[in-house]
Amino acid sequence: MRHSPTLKKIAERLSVSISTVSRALKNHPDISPETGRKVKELAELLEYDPNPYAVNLRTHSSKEFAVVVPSLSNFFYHSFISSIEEEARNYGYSVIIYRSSNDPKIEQEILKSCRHKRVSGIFIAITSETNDIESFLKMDVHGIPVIFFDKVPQYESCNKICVGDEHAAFLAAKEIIKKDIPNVLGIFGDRNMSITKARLEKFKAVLQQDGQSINLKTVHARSSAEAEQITLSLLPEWIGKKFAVFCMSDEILAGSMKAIQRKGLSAPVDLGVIAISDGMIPLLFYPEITYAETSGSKLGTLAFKRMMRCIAGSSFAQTIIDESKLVAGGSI
Amino acid sequence: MRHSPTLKKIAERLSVSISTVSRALKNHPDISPETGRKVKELAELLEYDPNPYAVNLRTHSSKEFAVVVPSLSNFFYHSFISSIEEEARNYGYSVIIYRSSNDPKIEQEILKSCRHKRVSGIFIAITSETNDIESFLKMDVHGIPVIFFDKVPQYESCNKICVGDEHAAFLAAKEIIKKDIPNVLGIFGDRNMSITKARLEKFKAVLQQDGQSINLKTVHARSSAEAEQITLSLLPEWIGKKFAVFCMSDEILAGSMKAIQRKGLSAPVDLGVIAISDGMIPLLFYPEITYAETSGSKLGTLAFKRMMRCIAGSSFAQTIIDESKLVAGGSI
DNA sequence: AATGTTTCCGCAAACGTTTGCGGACAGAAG
DNA sequence: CTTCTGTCCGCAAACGTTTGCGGAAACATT
Repeated sequence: MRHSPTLKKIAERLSVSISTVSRALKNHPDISPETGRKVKELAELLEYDPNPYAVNLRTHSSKEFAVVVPSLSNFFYHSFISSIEEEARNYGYSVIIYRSSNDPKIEQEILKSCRHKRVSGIFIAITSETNDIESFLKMDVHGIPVIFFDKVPQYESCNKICVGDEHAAFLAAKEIIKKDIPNVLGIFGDRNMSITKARLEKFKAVLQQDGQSINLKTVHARSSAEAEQITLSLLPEWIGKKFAVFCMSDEILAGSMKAIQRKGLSAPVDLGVIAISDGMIPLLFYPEITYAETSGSKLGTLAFKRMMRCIAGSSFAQTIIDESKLVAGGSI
Repeated sequence: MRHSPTLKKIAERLSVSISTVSRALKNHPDISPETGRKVKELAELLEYDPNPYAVNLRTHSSKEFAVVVPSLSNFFYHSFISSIEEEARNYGYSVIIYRSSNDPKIEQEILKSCRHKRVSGIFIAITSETNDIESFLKMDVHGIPVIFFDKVPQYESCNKICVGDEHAAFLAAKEIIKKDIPNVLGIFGDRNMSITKARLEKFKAVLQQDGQSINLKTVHARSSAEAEQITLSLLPEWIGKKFAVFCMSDEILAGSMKAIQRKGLSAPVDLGVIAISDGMIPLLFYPEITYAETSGSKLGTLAFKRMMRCIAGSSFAQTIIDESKLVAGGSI
């Protein structure tokens, strides 16, 4: 159980005071170049690194961000986290990742832990059952900025970074119109989710406005399995017609694709397939599925910029919405 | 920027000393029941929580574990982390997740950060390019136990928890023999990875021993895309024969399935498909792919148990290998 | 009454940093 | 020779805990 080098040890070996060492290490103007050099050399040699606990105790600032997500098995969050990490590294911050398991109670515990640790900031995708927005707002009182992303609360006066649900739905609908497909089966998620509403409404609106003659049927599924069942039961009535299936999310897409394979159909000849996706699942099939991308990494850089603003003192809340882009596979 | 309650504040309001409060809060026998009650009541009221930085500075112990993985977009790691978290919670530990991005340099930085934070223990799946095992062993000097899992170093004298590569390969091979399939295309990963060697050798051995008449061809792919290419180029010569494709991992499976779909083939009629997998990808297809499961959650509980032993003082290194189980889809 | 034993509590040091303040010394200006 | 302005550095307090030690009071024993 060896001991890490401390300011004290360096000071003793150099016969200077602790404060001198401390200052030398951060290039304080009070320190002569000569002393500065010597200190930094020894520190390098000894592999000195400040004890973060002591620093925090003293300064009340931990150079670390927390990212809180409901689940890790999600390509979108993964790419979001990646970009946050990369940016953070450049600014000398580290990031720790928390997983709420979509449980508001665990989410609260994590929040408490963040408070005690005095993290410099929190990026959070809230639980689908989170309704106590109160505790998040309280973080501000403690001087900890909170940036919501992806799954954000309804409450207006907070910082939110969201994917452009409307825009993604718009792109998908436009693509369908462009391909001149007369019949569309739209499979959406849980009716209660705001994300579902946004995507559904826009999708419907575009199709009705720009493609008047298009026949659209929409259904809702709350899970991958349910999406599979629904698709399976609906598919027979469409076979033979020229039609496309639109899947609102990766989860839905996974289920629907299973049904489509099961029926022995294959895109783009028997039907068209198009989705809104984070970009992982569509690549697993041949042809790859055409999708409107909700980019986690782009959202990440946007969120990070906003965070840095908050830390710099900008207190006014803002909602940023990221645009989507269409990635053409060969499925439609 | 409000202030958290401290021992001092409680002490002042109760006109006792700080030490009395500290001891009362942890039921020290020196404290009278009367005083203890009062202190605990006020602490509850004020929502007191010890400042973890001060505690650590004093005691040199943080009740938190670190889990380090190359990537988060991996169902196996995901389930591993879940089970570690669940166990940890029961013991009053929290866990922080680090992501090395499969970069040994970042891995080193993470390790350093863990050292400074004096985490109570580290669970790590090393980078595929990690060869400097030295720094991991040094953690022991600092009193931080390290448990390797999944991707483990060759070095013997350390704690390793691995999936049963041999056993999984064995199960897959046995299944092929049982189904009486005469021709097998085995697609494996990078030749240099120990995991590849273990799976390849066992797979080959079982097939040769128990299924003498089986014709086995093995190839190697270093990525999903490469697996797709190889499969694509090889498939024509097998069509018509009764054969099966064995994929060593999820990554390979993803690539191969794309090629198979591209050729318009479908399991189990045109060919058989079987894999070693963490259980996510196989469920995306219809029929679901039959696979030998490498269970992250089981590995997690095993790793955690080992960790608790280490913390309790057991210093002797041990390698634990988890057995696999066959999950039948309908692909073979 | 003197001594021993409990019970309960406070003092103070320590963990490793940061930082305001003041002091020693040098050279410059008068 | 005094005074002044820098330059460079050290003292000491503070952050919030934990814990060994010692001490006061109360009570029990000779």
